[in-house]
Amino acid sequence: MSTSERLIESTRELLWERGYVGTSPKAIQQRAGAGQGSMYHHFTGKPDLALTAIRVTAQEMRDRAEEELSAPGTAFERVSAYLRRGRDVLRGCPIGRLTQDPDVVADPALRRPVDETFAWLRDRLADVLAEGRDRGELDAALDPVATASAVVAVLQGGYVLARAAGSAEPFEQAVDGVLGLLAARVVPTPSP
Amino acid sequence: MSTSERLIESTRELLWERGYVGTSPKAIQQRAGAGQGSMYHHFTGKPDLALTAIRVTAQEMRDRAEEELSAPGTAFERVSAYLRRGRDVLRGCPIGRLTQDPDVVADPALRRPVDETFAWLRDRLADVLAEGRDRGELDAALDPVATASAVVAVLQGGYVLARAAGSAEPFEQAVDGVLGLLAARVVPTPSP
DNA sequence: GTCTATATGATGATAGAC
DNA sequence: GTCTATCATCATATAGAC
Repeated sequence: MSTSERLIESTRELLWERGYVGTSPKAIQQRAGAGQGSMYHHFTGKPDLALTAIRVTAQEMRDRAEEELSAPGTAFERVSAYLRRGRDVLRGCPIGRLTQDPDVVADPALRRPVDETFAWLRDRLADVLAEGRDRGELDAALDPVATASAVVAVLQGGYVLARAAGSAEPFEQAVDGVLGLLAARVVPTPSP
Repeated sequence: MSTSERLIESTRELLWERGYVGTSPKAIQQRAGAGQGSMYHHFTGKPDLALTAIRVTAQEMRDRAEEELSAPGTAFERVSAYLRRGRDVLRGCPIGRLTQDPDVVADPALRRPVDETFAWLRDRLADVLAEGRDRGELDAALDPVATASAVVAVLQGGYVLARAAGSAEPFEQAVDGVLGLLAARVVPTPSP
């Protein structure tokens, strides 16, 4: 891995662990095993490096979600697989946590990839739900867009509850809760 | 307001706006109109002041929630009133945002009031839902604990989505989504 | 490309006068 | 109780040698 790549990886880790405000150039350099000169040669400063790191993490998150959401199965099965995928819950969401960073939210360039990631995710989930509804798998009265937003919110809020509790349990309960509600909207298949 | 109270209020505001890591003693003092000596006379340091501030905010949040959840009405009406209460969505939740602060989560004393607040809220919502189920207002198969966790998670996640988007819209959609799912579990009242 | 100075201001606190 | 030094360290760079 090149010095530039190591700097990006270090920044990705630190942004996840400590956020933008809590991450110093010095800490990035130390974790990457690089000096000050290297960092300021490859990047104009902390915002530039952070933007690069955020973009990589955002792309990774989209790719991972697309895997589950484009898999075969009913809409309910795919949403369920996405929500129940193994996660290191107590670490939280590397993109969602950035929304609590005042300097990220205040800078349009830094906020943009965060915004786009969640917008894409809600749209993608809404598509899956709308498809399930149109196929007759889900209740015709289900609102795909609102439900998709609720599903993404449960994930992000689940992380918050888990970190507050110091345990993954509230996250799992919240996922159980929303899937339980959604399951009640699944149209029963006529027996063969 | 005494100097001590002004210091607490300033800390509450700054913790909400910038988090624990992003809040400096100097900023607290300036906003409170107090000198260094005053702050270190009344409090042992930043953690002590933050703990006091967090406790006040947590109590305020519980009192406010209790108002809506103990109001008259069906379980669905009370949960709905709680979720739809007017909120300054883009500011986020003053307690939930602390879960993204590494120094808060790492310090058991600071994390405790955050943990207790969410534990209380989930329990209280679960009580309301269980009561509604036992009264026959809600489907007997509804899981009160899991559903309560999902409701709180939608709120916390809604803030995340709203701050990412720079708009309250995703928050409102998420609330619509979970209430739409819950409404489908309301047992129809027999017409008189 | 990487390194070592060097610089300005902030951070989080202590000491002691008033 | 409040104020003004004073302090060591960190944050975020820039300059210039190698």
